[in-house]
Amino acid sequence: MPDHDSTSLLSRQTKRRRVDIGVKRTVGQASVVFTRAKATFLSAMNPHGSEQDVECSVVQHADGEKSNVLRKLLKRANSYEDAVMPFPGATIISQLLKNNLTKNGGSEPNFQGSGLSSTGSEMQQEDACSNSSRGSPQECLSPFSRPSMTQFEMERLTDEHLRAKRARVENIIRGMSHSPSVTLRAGDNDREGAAQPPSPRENYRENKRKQKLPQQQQQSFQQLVSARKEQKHEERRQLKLQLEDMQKQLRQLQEKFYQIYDSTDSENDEDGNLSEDSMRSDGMDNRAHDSVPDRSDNEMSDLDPGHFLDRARALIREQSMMEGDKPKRDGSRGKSQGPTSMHAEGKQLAETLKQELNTAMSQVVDTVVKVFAKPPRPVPQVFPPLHMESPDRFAVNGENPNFHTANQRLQCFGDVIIPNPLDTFASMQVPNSNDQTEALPLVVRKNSSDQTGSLSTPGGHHHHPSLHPPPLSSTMGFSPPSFRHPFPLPLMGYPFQSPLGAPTGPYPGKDRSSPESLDLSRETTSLRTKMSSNHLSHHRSISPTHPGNEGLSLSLIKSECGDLQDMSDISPYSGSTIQEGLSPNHLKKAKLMFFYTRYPSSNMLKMFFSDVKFNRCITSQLIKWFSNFREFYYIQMEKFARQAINDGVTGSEELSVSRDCELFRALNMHYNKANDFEQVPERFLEVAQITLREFFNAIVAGKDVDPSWKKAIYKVICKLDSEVPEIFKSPNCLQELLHE
DNA sequence: GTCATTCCTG
DNA sequence: CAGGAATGAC
Repeated sequence: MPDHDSTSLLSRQTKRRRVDIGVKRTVGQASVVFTRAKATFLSAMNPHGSEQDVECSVVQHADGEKSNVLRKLLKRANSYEDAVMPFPGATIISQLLKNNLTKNGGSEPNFQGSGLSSTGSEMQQEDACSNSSRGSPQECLSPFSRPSMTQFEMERLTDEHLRAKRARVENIIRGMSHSPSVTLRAGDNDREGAAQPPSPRENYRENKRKQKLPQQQQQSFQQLVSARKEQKHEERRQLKLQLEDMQKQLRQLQEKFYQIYDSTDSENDEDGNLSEDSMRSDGMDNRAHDSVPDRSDNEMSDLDPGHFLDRARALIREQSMMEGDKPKRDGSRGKSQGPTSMHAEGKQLAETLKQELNTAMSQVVDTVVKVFAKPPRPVPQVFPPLHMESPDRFAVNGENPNFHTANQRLQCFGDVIIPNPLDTFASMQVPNSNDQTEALPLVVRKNSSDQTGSLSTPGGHHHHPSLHPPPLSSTMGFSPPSFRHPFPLPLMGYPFQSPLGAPTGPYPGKDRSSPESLDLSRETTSLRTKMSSNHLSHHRSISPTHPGNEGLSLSLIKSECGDLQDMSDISPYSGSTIQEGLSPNHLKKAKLMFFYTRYPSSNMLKMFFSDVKFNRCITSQLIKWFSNFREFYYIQMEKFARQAINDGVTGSEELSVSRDCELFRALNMHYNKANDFEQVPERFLEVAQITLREFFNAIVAGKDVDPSWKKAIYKVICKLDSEVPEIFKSPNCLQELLHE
């Protein structure tokens, strides 16, 4: 048997030889004749994404001055200080807990002292607001049933603690030892005061116990002390957990309130023509002042749990009454149905929002951590570094919360944000879109993750990401599906699929959560496009392109696209807002299409990627993709053919390609990595088998000595394309293909 | 010249 | 997967 060592033969060709000699470059078009009937133009897509039906948005408002107490609470609950503030403070919950803590002997003095004993009332306010939202809102219980349950829980826990503790202490005392810090204050229900050092009475008790200590047992006493220390640690842990739980609950309570405010306000919005922010804030303030006319913001510091809950209930009642009294201006609207439905609705909304926020937050945090962990790539010109954790930035002193209003965010985010989808669509319909020489995309390759860092740095430096995701989505009126990605833009490295093409969002749940999708995104988020100057104009009105990104972009522009008149138009951000570039989903789609066609013509590609604005670069890229697909395909074929030969296969008839054979698995892994496309056509297997046999026969026949021996095979294979299902013409085909 | 394609490289 | 060179067809 001749030497068919695959590696040597595969890597042999030092000299480049064309194997496509004689293969007309119209082979693709020819294949169209074979494979496709006259195609209908699907240029008229459903351009309108889903309606902007986000009514209940969790927005922070900038109207600080007249804000009522509750609003401040709620606002701050979402603020960034959540993340940066030192752990425990004087939350309302911690006030609730105070009792418990003191009963437990103030096992962590600092804990209490950090907030409650703080002399500055501002500090207390701040803590009360910021720390209350630290917990992650996992469970969603009615905030109104929660507090009582909370108290009950606390009492129960306290009792358990005390019983256990008493038992231990008594045991110890009975033996010989004691713990200097353990106190017995079972009956102590005092609520006054904040951090209380152990009372003299306790010290006295302890001293008394100490005196009982037999001197011979000093050593074992030491051991016991350490044991007690561990117990204390355990107790502390439990207390912390408890506290966190409380904070969670309080946060839920706050969110609930916010929901209620929001839903009523959004009703107002529907009727009125005021902007969200102004409307909401005005209505909110009026109402709040009506209900709590005499309580100023500064009184927050002495708002104890009881007051808080009372006020909460009062507010809810008031809301309900207002709902009931409100004349039904619009009978068809089924929203003003009274407190119960509103309650349930709000609950559900809160639930949904919380889930969204949770996901969003964690993702954003992960991303940001990743991003900031990497040294920013040196760019010719960057914004001066801002200290994002600068205390004053987030200092809360009443009126102005530390973040920007939605509009501010819009402005500051500049290119990073998604422009108004309608604008985007409008720009896509610009008639001169066939002016290809101007509308050249920027195909940027993401070589390494540090590029991600540099991309996101500008945005990240100016705004802490945690400030953005929910407000960004909600204030901009994205439909919930689009909202799926909390930080859909460059920071996440996702080119945003157009609202036109994918109203349901580029990353549906399954896609997003599956490792494959993450992988895919990571691998292929390199696609960035540049918008033509025509289309960029209105983006530029929002914000000039980031100078810092220009160097980055320029260095990565494909040379072919170098005939741009104005390089300053290049923005890696704006390009991702519209289908002027190919997204990872497009790549995925192309790969799936490969199961049907190996040699798609450019016309074909245009039809099947109708949601992409085609130009030279896009076309080339798509063609290149398929070229790469073929490359991989043929390499696999050759490899397996040689392998078969080496394995002693004598006739090509012995070769077959089935769904569970190794060859197919390799191919499937490449084109359908997550295996979420379960409809790999039988025809593909046939073609693969034919290809394999062709390779096998050619190699066996020794044709591979001819540098262009593959040409014949290519000629055969290019005729075997089959028709790509119509569904692939739909921009949403991925969702439809992968989720049914 | 432009384009499509393959091959090679990173 | 993209960039780039080589190649041949148009």
